Amino acid sequence: MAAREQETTAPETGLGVRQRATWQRAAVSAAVAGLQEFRSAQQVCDVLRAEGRAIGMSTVYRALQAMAELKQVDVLRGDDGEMLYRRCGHGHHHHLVCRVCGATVEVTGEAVERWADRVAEKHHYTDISHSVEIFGRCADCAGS
Amino acid sequence: MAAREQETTAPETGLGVRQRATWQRAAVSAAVAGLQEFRSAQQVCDVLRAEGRAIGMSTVYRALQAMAELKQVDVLRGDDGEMLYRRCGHGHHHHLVCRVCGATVEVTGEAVERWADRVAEKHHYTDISHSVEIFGRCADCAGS
DNA sequence: TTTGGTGCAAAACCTTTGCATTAGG
DNA sequence: CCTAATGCAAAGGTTTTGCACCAAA
Repeated sequence: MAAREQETTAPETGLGVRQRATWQRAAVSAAVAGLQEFRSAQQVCDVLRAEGRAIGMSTVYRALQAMAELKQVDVLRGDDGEMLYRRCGHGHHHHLVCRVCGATVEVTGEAVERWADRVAEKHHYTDISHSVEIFGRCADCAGS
Repeated sequence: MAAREQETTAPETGLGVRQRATWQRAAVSAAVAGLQEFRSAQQVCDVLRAEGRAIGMSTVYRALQAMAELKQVDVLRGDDGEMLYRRCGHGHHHHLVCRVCGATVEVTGEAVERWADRVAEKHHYTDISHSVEIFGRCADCAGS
């Protein structure tokens, strides 16, 4: 929760200057890059292990955390409270998630951002963040 | 997650027909009724115990769960994933929550509702619901 | 009496951390 | 070499569950 002491990040590589490149980080990064849906750390770990890459849970968690801090992945809290990760689009956005199959559309909403800021300001709240997710049933899952 | 086999609810009392009235449920209900902020099950439990009512955590959890199902309380997931409860306001609304002290303001946002509907429609998602919460630091907690 | 409720402790989960070991630079 | 990164296991925290006992109806 506390702000990192020093953000020594090299934007081009996405790696912190003092960070080392390991195959584990690359593997997690690759796994996430291919994601179309939000997946848990556990699932990411399972996928990698299924591919034969023996990797520890803690490493996966640490890698995902790092990527989240570098804004390379989106983090979402599922209904059951577990953290879900997905490759990140550019800029600030929200999600339209199919509650049946998990298919996700990234959406932006100027209007919402402004509304949130306005509401917060009106009530003298500072240091604002907001979570906006829309859940529904996508066209493919309409019939189920 | 599965739908209840039979919703045998008596609206006037808010108690299911086959549910028994215990002082524990009443206590939890009373505690929540007085809440202005979102509180965790743990906190609700602490309050009751401080009042001298020795009550078990599981009972508090079960009572809150039941109340949530009957829509007598709002349930929210904090940033850290823990469940937070608060008495329920009337009608559809969202929350502006202080992440330090939990002080909550209920807010409505026509703009957001319409935006969500529009976005969903555009991507052919149906059966829409959305979760919109704004977190920040309230005026009283601004300095911490 | 019947049967849902309670409460304890244990289990189930998810996530983080401590620490010895490995390996990137 | 130096030290960040790894991986295991253990700790932490929240929520759920099994089960014997209690009490509302």
